[in-house]
Amino acid sequence: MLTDQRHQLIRDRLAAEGSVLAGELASRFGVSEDTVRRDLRELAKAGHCRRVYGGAVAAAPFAAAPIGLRGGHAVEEKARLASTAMALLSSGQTLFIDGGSTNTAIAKAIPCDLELTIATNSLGVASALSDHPLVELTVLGGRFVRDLGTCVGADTLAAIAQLGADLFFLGSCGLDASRGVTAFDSAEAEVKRAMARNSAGIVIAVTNDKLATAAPYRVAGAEAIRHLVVEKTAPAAILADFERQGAEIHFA
Amino acid sequence: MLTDQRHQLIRDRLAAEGSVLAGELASRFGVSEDTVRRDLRELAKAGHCRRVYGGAVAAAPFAAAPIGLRGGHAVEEKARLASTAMALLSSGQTLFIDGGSTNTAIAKAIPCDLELTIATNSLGVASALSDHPLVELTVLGGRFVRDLGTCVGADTLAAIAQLGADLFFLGSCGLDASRGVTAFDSAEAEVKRAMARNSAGIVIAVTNDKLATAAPYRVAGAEAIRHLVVEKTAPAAILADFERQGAEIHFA
DNA sequence: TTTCTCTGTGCACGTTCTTGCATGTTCTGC
DNA sequence: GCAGAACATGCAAGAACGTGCACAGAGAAA
Repeated sequence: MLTDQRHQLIRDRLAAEGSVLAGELASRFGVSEDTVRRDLRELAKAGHCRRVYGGAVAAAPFAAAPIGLRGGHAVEEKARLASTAMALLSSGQTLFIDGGSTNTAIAKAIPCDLELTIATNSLGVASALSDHPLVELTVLGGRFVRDLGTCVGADTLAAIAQLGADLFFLGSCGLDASRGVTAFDSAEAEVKRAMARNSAGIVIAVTNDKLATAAPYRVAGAEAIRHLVVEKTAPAAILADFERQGAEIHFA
Repeated sequence: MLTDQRHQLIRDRLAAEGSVLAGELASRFGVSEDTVRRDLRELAKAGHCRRVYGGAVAAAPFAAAPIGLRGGHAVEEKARLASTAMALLSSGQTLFIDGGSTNTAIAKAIPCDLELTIATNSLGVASALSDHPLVELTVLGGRFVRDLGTCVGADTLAAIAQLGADLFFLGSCGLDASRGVTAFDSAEAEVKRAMARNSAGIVIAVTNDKLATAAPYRVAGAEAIRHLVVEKTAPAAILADFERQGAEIHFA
């Protein structure tokens, strides 16, 4: 990757989100943090950003976070989950990624040197991937649901039906060993079911607050989960239930 | 292979991807890296690209816009155009909005109290509208084109075919009274044509630099334009041609 | 045809740039 | 104040670079 490209991508991200983290950029670009720090120093010198401890913030005219990315809750935990989930990826894979702030964090963490084919119905995920040169991105359109930041409906289902994926990153609303994966919205659950049907494996990354909770609409049974990415502090008893049903546990 | 051919191929590549790597070009052309470096040096001298360590990036106007959601160029002018275009909107309308930074500016300018139904294949437009409570938003999915920030392809066309709109905000690449509206990309032009077909009226908002220019792919004739939103400083002679063909001119 | 010139190309050389690591310093949260 | 993270700096390895030079092929002149 060209130094210049890196600089441009950093500026894009600054414009889009107002701030960047050195460590996150390093893993995304596949370079050392030193290199990123050097980049940030130069950009700051050129007036494109202001250097702060841990990263940099946009210089002056930063409008507002454009998308429903303001999943301000538990940002660091989600970034850690995302970084752990990267171990499941390798070049050549095809992925479904649906909505949710954890999945957006995962999309942001995907390194630039992975060649992937990704289909998503989430605007946040699509935006996060829109600058990945090696990712072939398919947007699964449909009726946009504001609260979820995703597309649902017949069009979305039809588009999913034409695709198949190796892994499905399922943004879970509720996760319970007996009730399985559940969602708050009927149409959303239907989309998730369609993605699950057309995927070889399901990956779920959740923060502790989602564990042992359930929402009204059932998406899949716990036995359908292939990989479960959780925080280090997740209760062992709960995890054991999932493990018994075949899930592989990954600690962030 | 002729030197001239190589130069042309490099320029094509720069236009398509925004940047090139010396090593990659060398192996592609079957020449030494020295030769490629010489080529790049010459192209840079002629102003066709900017030389950077490891390769080259497209010259000024393009380098500022390879990534979809970037709108750095002529921001204020576009905001003025957008604000003027608002006069064309009223509650209850259905709109198509396609890609381009001017259209993103228009989407951002849409007031929150308008009740609209909007379909777009642009990620930037969708993001701008994602927090509008009264806008019913349909995302027209498909293959995401990084340089345009929009979705194109069969899925996009199929989704458009199911919809109809009162107005189509057409992001124009080139606009000429005799050659009509033109686009740089074949698939993009096809999507624009489909939207135009299913709309009662076409709205085009352009900065002066787009006037009297043309791109390879034809989208629609000038007579198809219902509303043309231009800067106050737009050349009167050019506007007269459009007016003769039925366009209503709006000055920002 | 032969010879000459000119241009484009590849190679060799020394130089410059980028990058990651090691070092010591500064900052932040507890 | 302390531990750990983030930082700046210096350094070394490797990649990319520019330059000079030799060689090959095309075209012009003899």
